[in-house]
Amino acid sequence: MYKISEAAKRADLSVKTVRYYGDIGLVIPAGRSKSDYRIYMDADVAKLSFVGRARRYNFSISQCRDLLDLYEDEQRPSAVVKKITLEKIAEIDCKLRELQELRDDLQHLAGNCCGDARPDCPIIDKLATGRD
Amino acid sequence: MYKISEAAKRADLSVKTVRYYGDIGLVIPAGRSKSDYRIYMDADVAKLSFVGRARRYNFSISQCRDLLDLYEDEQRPSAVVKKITLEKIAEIDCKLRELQELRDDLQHLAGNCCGDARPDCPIIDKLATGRD
DNA sequence: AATAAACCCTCCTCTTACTGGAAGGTCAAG
DNA sequence: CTTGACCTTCCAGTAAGAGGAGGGTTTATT
Repeated sequence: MYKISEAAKRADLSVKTVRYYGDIGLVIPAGRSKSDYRIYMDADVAKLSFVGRARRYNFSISQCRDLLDLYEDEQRPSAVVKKITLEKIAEIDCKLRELQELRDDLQHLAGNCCGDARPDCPIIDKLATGRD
Repeated sequence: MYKISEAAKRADLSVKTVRYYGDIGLVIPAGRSKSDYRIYMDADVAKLSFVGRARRYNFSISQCRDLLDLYEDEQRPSAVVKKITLEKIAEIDCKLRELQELRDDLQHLAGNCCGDARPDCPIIDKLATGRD
């Protein structure tokens, strides 16, 4: 039985975040003390850690909710979990391609800019006209 | 002299976005008609397009503000523009590395998950314990 | 001239996933 | 008995708009 700051520390989350997860019904504390303090049990801390890791893996809160349901369902088919994971990978791949393209474009622009005291700037020109 | 929807079309932005850019003082319309419609001149449309391109290059509104100042300053040293661009590239690189790492981790997990009807799931296990 | 469609306006709420802060209650130590 | 470290709720703000309500204007067509 932990109060919020101890639970947060064990789950490697901030107190604010833990409180927030309770508010949105993601990880609800097991109970309240007589002075209305949130009380977390080990199982709650485990869920908080679980969500923390999933968040670090870039899963959204909504996806964490799904994963948490699967985590709690002893009968879940692993296929469902795998599917969610593959979708997330595809999502990340998409973002990666997008960023890579941006990076290359910017790199190209920066490479053409002499970067000295003169006002002449191909980067600004590109932004202004859309043409190199 | 264009009304907002024409200006938005020419700048390839939504009307909402153009209005928003006015609200936050990024691109303020040249004036208002007698019936209080926003009036944009060609120079305003050029600025809107400029910002639109910069946004597509992943620059934040605040960075767009800086770039727009440079765009309007005929005396700007190209070095300043280049510096901002290189910083943005570094920022994107950082994001790329982060996403790549996530992707690889998820890929590894998915590869170890048989993805069938059995409840056995290394992905959930990893999220639950932090260990493979 | 009347009307309908297409614009335009302002203001309000919603989104994501929290973070920060104010005002106030609780608990253990000195 | 007070100090400090907790805890509580509630409110505001973040980025960059999107969506919509309610109401005025313009333009084209009848």
